Amino acid sequence: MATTKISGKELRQLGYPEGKVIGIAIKVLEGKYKGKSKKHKLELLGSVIKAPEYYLKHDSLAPIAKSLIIKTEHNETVELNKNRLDYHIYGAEGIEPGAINQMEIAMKLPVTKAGALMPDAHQGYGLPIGGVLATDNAVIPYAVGVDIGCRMCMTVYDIHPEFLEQNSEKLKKMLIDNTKFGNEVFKRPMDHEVLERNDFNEINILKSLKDRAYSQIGSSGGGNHFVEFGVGEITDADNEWQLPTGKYLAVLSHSGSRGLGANIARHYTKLAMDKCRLPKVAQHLAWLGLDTEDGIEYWNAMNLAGDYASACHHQIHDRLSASIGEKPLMMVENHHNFAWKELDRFDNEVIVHRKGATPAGKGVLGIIPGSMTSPGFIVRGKGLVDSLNSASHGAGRVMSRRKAKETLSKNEVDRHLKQAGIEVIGSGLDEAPMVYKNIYQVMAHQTKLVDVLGTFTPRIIRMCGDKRFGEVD
DNA sequence: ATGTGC
Repeated sequence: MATTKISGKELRQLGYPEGKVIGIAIKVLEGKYKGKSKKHKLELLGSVIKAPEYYLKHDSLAPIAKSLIIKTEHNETVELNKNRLDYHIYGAEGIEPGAINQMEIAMKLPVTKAGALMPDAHQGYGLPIGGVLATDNAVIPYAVGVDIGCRMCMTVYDIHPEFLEQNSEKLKKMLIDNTKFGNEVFKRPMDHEVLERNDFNEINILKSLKDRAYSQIGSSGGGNHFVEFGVGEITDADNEWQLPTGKYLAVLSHSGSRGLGANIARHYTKLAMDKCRLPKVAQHLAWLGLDTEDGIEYWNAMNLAGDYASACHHQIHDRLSASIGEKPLMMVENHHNFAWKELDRFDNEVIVHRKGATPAGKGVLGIIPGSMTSPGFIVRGKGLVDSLNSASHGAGRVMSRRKAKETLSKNEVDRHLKQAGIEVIGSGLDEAPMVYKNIYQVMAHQTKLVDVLGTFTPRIIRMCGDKRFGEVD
């Protein structure tokens, strides 16, 4: 059914600036002009933004006009530096120009100290996905990303991978019973200490998010998130867990901080963009000073969302472990959308944002997933300073979600998956293997950044169905 | 990424 509702996106297209005015405009239009045609509403909004001063005393539209004018008065623009700082790009030939352009802009921020671009990079909001940015005493919500604490977690069992073939139906059912995707949640969510954290009472925005955090804990969400059974192979005899090299039954999960992190990101991004007005090309890179109340609040909320995301993974693996009836031999995990306080090459403290990048400090363990039909890699960081102690967070997309849905055929993708011997519950064409770069090429671009200890090859995958957001399987 | 909003 066609809707007459005005969206934030349409307002931005009309030139409405990011911030409160968009909310005010939607409220006014959907209140006083409810039921009017979309065309009529858009014409009104277009007139108001062209000459807000004429609408200051208008019966209904004055709040929009006022908000637009205040906006302009407070428009103290922070200038970008004329020259950008240098930074390393890994695998530049495989990275789209838009992503590199975004990184160049980030390297001109007055708070930027260093940066690096990973081989799986592609365009995002503000900082590209695969971008790493070190700043001085400032945190950029959009350089962390909207899914704060999005992360990987893998467990390995003392079970031969033959088990996968002998029990594939049982394992499928295990995934269906023990994981939740889309807007499905567990009827009886497990408790976790992260839900008892004081931040939920001390930070205003978190008070309203606690209930949903409670109900969503242990769930996986949508998009590229997954939980899968597969073959874990340990190839490095000198591995941290002293596991014999060889193949094991393994579980790999990818998900983040659900509604909690999304709402924290939304709130503080808006706040940053309101307070830190940058030229349009850089507007999404607005920062909050870590010596300000807002900045400290974001930092604490971000850390809470990170711990929450971690708790979700642990519950996913705990449930599956209970279902399998064995404790895992090892667990390896890492954030790839987050910011940390770290030391730079001069031993000064900097804020390192990794937006779709795996921490790869010396000896730091992580997982870099491939695609449904290609392996992920268990890695140990080499601590290369030029990479800002980072590596890619996956293969990286080569095809947009929209293009995938328009150009790929379900039959073709299904055939490809079948040939590879992969079983998939849920998912959609936008997550098909061919939308991702070749993971072997991506890994080849980062041999200086990480050592490989082993691999994970997917076999039974569960993701969110793509019929419509929230509809599962 | 996310009850696609404000």
